[in-house]
Amino acid sequence: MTAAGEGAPGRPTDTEAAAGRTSARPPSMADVAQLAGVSHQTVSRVVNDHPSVLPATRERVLAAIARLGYRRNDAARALVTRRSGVLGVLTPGGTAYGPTSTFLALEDAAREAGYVLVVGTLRLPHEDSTAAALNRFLGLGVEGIAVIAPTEQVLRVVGEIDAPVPVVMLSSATRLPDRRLVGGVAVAQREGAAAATRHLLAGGASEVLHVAGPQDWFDAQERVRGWREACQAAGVSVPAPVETGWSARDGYQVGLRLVREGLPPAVFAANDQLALGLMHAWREHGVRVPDDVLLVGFDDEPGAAHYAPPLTTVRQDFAGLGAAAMRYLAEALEGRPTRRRALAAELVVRSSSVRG
Amino acid sequence: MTAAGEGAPGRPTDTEAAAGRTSARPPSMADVAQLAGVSHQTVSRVVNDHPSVLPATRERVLAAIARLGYRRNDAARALVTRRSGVLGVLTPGGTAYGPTSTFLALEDAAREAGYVLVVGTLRLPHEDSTAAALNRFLGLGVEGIAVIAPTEQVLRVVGEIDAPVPVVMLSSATRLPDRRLVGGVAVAQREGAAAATRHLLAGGASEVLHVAGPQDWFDAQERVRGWREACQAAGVSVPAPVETGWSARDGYQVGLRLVREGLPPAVFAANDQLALGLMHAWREHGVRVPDDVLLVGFDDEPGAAHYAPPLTTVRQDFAGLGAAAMRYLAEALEGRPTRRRALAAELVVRSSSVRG
DNA sequence: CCATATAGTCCTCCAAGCCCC
DNA sequence: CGGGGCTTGGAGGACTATATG
Repeated sequence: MTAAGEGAPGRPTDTEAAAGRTSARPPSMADVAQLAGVSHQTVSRVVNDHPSVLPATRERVLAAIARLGYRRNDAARALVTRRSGVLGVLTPGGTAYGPTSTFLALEDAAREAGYVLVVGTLRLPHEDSTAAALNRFLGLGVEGIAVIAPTEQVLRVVGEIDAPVPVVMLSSATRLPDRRLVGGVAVAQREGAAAATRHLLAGGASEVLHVAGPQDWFDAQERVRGWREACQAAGVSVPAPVETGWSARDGYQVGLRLVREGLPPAVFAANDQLALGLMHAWREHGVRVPDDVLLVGFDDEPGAAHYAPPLTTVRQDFAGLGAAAMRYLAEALEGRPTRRRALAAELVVRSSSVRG
Repeated sequence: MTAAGEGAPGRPTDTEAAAGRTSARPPSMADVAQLAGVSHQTVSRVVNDHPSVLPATRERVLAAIARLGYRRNDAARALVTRRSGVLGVLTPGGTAYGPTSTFLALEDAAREAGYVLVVGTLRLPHEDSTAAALNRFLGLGVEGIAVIAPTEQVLRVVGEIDAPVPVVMLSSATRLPDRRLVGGVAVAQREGAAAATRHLLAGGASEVLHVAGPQDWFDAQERVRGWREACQAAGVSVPAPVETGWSARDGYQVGLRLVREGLPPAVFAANDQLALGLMHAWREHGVRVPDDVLLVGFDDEPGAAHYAPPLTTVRQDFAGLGAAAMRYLAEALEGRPTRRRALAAELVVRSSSVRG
């Protein structure tokens, strides 16, 4: 059993032989037109599903297309229509669950809408890589750009480049640069963080410590805000948040420090990886979750339900986020008025925050 | 502090005003030429860094370019050069660590080489989405295609489409379709799996059970092979592998079953998520790792060092994989002979497989 | 109603032109 | 006067849009 080569009996070979493909130049519309005995314009009509083509003619053209293995040259098409059918996506260059699933959702929605995505990842230092990626996108003729979950720096660069196409930010940036075409789509980070905090307080915690993500990330900022507001609303004291990175290793180190310096009754971690690291450090020192500390994370990444113990967390609607971003871009491309959108975040309660 | 709008004092506005940009049509080479008082050909030379342009002329042209905010139209360029500078990537549509980091590495290497990546994700049923993505890529004029970690189905479709550009498979497909331009780059899955198995046997296990991934995935197949070969080489019995999905949930269910039906002395899980699920199920039933069962995973995903207990696993060189794939494509594009490449997999020993 | 011809999109390649010594 | 360095003009390239038969 050879994996391929027999599935479609003889077809590829037929095609090649019949067309006498020289492998030098791919067939053009003119080639198809000649073979079908029509003008290239008619071929164009058939390819683009225009109405006014006789069924018989259409058939002949389609046959010729199949025979030659013709494929429309999108570069030439883009040249004249000024529509490339390509959207650019700027995404942070990491394997984090959030950006990854947002990207996937975006790709899904884009394909649905007939677009293809080109990707640029953001590397440090953000400034250079962002500008470079943006320029490549623009040269390629992207019709719009989506920027996933960025930081202050990225936002600034996007503002400076002054892209002649719509740009949508998928993040909780609260202060968008005042440019016509830059808008935002976000998950309600603040509400999610507040819900997590309230849940911990309702569970009997007299105080909630926040282990925060890097504060140049908008999402991290918003989670701090939501947590603080919930604490204040409940009238409990607001301990200084512990700022760190996004990784489990960062969480582990903070966990060790808390063991040394004293454990709070409850911790709200800025993401699930941080929570994972915290639990690891605590486990090593006999601190039990939820018995000794209540814990909530953020993201609901795939493994979260299987951590030790299963982690209470905030689920974000990444698919909805991607779809909303595409809608935003679609509106902007059609010249309709755009508006910011926010998506719900949902608290998922598991064992890490519930005693008993 | 408004995040942007002040960083580059006045520049964007100057540009727009001076150029009197109508916002109707982006400036073309001809516009630049006229403003600089040279022919469009000279502008082209400047843009492409050709040698024979007087420094003075070059300056004038550059000034005109800056003034107009000119950007080369890659569609027109692609039309004549037959080089789009775009590569297509087909990737499974999930958030799994492996494909994600491979993709990132690919993007990195591609950018380094001056290429941009367009993405298509594979959805079920693979056949349709693969063919659709491939056709979009080809229409766009991609110069090469990389396919990440696919299944039998994907491989078959790629073979049928008969892409007129080089295709590289990033996976352990052992039986590649016999077409000139399809080659492979792979991590040594089999060796990694064998190393994991030997490690478990050396740790005192009389037998190693394999919890396998979906067998239409090449990587899953290879891990089974490596495990089986190591068992046979050691002269221990080879229990039937337990085939399941890739997720922690799948692992959890298998874990429960093993508790009911009897635990083996050691388990080699096809990836870290499966191992996570196994540990969860076992923990619920008082089964201790590594005291009661030894466990090894595969991937070394970010959280693995912080699981309970920290997970012994096989680290794959995803970055190397991406770079190797790009080298492969580069060779094929330049007409040099290509050759398959394999990258090392490294066993990372942590607590889950070491007693005491 | 259907099909054709012609113009136009923006760029790169090729051949030829200019100038200066 | 002929040859190098610099520059120019014109011919595609594959397609769509706008008249025109």
